[in-house]
Amino acid sequence: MTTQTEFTKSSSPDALDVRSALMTDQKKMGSSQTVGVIVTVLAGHEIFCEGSDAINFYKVKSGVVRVCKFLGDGRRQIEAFHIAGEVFGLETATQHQLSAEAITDCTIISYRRRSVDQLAGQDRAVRQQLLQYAMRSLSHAQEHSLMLRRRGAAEKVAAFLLNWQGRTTTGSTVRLAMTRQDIADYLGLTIETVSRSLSQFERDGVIALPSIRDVRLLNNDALEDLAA
Amino acid sequence: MTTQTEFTKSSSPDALDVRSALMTDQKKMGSSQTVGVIVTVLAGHEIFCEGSDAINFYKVKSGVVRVCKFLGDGRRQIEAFHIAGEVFGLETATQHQLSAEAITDCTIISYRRRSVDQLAGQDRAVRQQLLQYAMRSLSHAQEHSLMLRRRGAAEKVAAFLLNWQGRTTTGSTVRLAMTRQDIADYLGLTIETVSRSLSQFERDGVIALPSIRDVRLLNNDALEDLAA
DNA sequence: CGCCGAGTTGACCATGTTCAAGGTGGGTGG
DNA sequence: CCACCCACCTTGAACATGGTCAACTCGGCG
Repeated sequence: MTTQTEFTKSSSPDALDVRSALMTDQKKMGSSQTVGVIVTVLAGHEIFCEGSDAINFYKVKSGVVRVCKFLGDGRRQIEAFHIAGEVFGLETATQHQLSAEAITDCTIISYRRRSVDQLAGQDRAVRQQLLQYAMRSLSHAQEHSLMLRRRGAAEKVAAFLLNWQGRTTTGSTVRLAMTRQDIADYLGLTIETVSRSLSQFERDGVIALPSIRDVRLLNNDALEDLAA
Repeated sequence: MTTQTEFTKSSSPDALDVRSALMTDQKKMGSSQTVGVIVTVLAGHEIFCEGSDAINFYKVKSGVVRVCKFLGDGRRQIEAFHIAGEVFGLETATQHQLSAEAITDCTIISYRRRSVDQLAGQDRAVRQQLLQYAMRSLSHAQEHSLMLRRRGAAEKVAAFLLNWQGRTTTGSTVRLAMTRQDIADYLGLTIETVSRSLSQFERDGVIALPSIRDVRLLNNDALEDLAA
């Protein structure tokens, strides 16, 4: 995990951008404390783990992150896959309830909670953005619950593909950053069932699988019907 | 749904208590706008419904509220049961994503979002409390996801009983405010499966069912083992 | 080439759902 | 006060779906 102070110009259209707020802060306060730093994490490496102190929260700049929980019996529950622009690790408790790992090589911005809280006291935009982040996570978690309650396995996989397509591309070919196991742990299925669903979709001509990590959605309407 | 301006003294140990903040606000601003009002809702009645404008959010003062979503095919997903002191209906979108209904007769405090947002601009405590509420909902939603992923039906029902016990009583007899159908919709099971699980627990001597809505937990350890 | 991790496929099995038939208890009206 | 009703709950039997276990394939890399 290599770190460097964040100083590049942001291309994010996001309202907050805590970094710019930071600059204001530094000017105003004359403080030299760093609010956000850019961090590079290689694929498969941990960003934070369950139980560790929740000193920071994070925003993905590039790459894909999975946030997950390890159950007692060795199973794993994936709470979310995060892509560029999304915030994760924001928690009320002093310790993280979940773990986060890089699925691909990632660059992420690491924000110091305490510093951001200070900023929030002065800057209305920072404040609103923070709440916005929390609400977005909440919204996602609720949608995830709905997903887990879906009846069929096919229904879940179809909904996942559509969701991922909507978030990562405007085209019809979706690049899956994650393994089948990751998808299974996210949907509450086994790897075999995910595999079978995808194979079935392919047989039905609803998708094509040009390579193991690429899915071409040939018939979104059919998928949407499945996802009900 | 009868309403009255909230003027009673709060017994809640909660940090915020938006009401008192309101008073400060009114003094400071000379505003006559009402931030929170007490509302009484009879059992079975709706508090807000999916798609309606999210003008207010709410805090339970007494009674039990269910927050749920109706799926296309007539099924229903219950996202949470809320008891005294808990906040619900706090959302980022302009419209509610979920519905809320009173399970028992309830008194709830209804807060006007816009007014609270204004307050948050001035009052640090209000601000922190708002974020706290959002985070608590987030935390609950994540736990609910975990619950839905549990393997067995017995596991889910046991976990539910223990959780409800922990929140509503210090004793061993739990009063269920909700129907079996509610429990089923919360756990992602059918009413029959919930019923069978309870019957099984009773046969195993883990619980007693003195009446249909009362459950006496005879062996918490056994339940905790089941809930794994 | 052979290994290894990831993915696929098949057969069997366990679990929860579905459908259908009672049971129970609290409230209402005769 | 009793009988009836209705919503809620329980129970049983057949069935469907996804989990489990095991064998096999595929593709990349030393």
